[in-house]
Amino acid sequence: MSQPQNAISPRRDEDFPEWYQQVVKAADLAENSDVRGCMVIKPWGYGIWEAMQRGLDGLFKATGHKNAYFPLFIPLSYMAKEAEHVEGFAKECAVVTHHRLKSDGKGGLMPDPESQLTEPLIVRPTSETIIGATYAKWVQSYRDLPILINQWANVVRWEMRPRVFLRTAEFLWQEGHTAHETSAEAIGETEQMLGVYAKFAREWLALPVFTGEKSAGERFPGAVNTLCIEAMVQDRKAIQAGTSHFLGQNFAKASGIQFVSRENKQEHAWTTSWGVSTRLIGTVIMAHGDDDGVILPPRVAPSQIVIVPVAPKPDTRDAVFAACEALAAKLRAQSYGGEAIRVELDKRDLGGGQKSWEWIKRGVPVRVEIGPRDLEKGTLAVARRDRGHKEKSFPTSEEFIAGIAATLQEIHDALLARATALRDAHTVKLETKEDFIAFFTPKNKDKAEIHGGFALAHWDESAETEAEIKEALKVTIRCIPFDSPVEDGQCVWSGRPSRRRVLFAKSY
RNA sequence: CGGGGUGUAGCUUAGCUUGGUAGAGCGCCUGGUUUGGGACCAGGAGGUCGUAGGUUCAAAUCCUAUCGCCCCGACCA
Repeated sequence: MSQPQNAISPRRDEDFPEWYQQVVKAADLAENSDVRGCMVIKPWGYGIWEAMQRGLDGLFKATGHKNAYFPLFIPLSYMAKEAEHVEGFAKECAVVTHHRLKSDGKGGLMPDPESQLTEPLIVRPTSETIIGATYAKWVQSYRDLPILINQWANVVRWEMRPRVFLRTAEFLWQEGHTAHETSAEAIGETEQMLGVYAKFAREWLALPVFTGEKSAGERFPGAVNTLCIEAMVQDRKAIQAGTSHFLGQNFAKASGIQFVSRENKQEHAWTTSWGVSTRLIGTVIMAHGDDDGVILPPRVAPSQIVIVPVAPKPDTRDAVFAACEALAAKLRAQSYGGEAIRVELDKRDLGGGQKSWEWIKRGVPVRVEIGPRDLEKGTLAVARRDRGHKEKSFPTSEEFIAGIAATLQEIHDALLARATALRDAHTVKLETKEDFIAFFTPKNKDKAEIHGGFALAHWDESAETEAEIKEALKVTIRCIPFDSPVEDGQCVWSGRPSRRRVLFAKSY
């Protein structure tokens, strides 16, 4: 009874990073494991990932891609084939050096020195090299191209500062790897897949994103060009939600992907790679969550509707449960977003308030309560997660079922509108260095506070300026937006001439 | 890898300065009353105090070593 007003403490405006961790815990999404930097994804969190996988996989298939699977281990020498790639990943690779254990004589185990591998294996941080080596064997002729393959996999990057879903040593993702006959075709593929990601962000995750290309300094190691989608979360920082790389012929040359062209000449293929990860779950939490926990966009909610029976007395319990089962069955026969509606019936013997709060914290889009009084009146008590937790409507069962798909779409639209409003309110055009510095400097130095946002400002295209800004303000160029028009201006930092605005922000 | 901090029950922690049988809250289990917005009462289980050594009649407490974790840096497609 002496509970605070909000389910999550601290609130977002008090301490956003701590709020995030508390939400992950309260929503039962994931927890830190005994393995450093590695998380356990719990059923509710994994359910979100499964829904994301279904959505993305459908979009990949619709654009002509097929799934395959490549090895977790990569021979050390493969990594060395592409110089920039080595530079980018060498410092965070897990390395396998032995294949057998033996007793250490003290009750423990140790790698058997006799079993040392002649060539160490690294655990994949990304699979360009192993897939490139494989494609080299598959491709002989221009007739073997394009290769359009995706894999769902886990990867390992030994990060120094892990954070659940946002940056973990091991994470789940998909990586698409394609090989093409021409540069233009590969560039088209890179752009197409970025478009798929932007569509997915908007239509599944209710996230508006900026699309654009990375500056040279922020590019994927080994890429000719890196395209990205950037989302704003509620502390106004940017998060890279997906990337699509045009790799030119760099990896084809490193891996020997060669083919005989239509002109009967030996040529190297043009390759791309593109990926999104479980980081998307963290992005959704931070973009849509409130001080009561997660708010899930309906299309990625493991359960879209939860029915909570209110059955205090044994004599009405059977009737209430029967009504709940009947409603659940009818709802499951409905569909939303091309899938059967997902309904959970919470029959646990717990207080109604406790159950309701659990589902609020987990972010279920729609909650339905059915009790003896509803049976008498033929109505339901319905609450939406995008509205206040006390706000309920009381439709009849028929009305509710008939309108459920529209209701879920309304919730999606409301989340998208809210996220768009937040992003637009904190995306500003800046002209002067003073304004730029002020925008990215918290008012109160002693206490962390939410500040800044996205700044569209002119940049002189020099790596020096980019580095200076990063050093001074921890602000980076998130992308050069596709829709940024060519216009004359002066670099917000150096004052030198500039041709277009780029997107600056602090990032995760 | 540098600087600082910290390890006591599933979780949060008190006790450590000044050595003397390990305490609480939450959670969990049982029974009862409850359940329409985070319940209450009664009872119960659960700890070789991170690990190894040392000092001492006696160590959670003092000393040494070691391991883990957290924060700040560095690093981070």
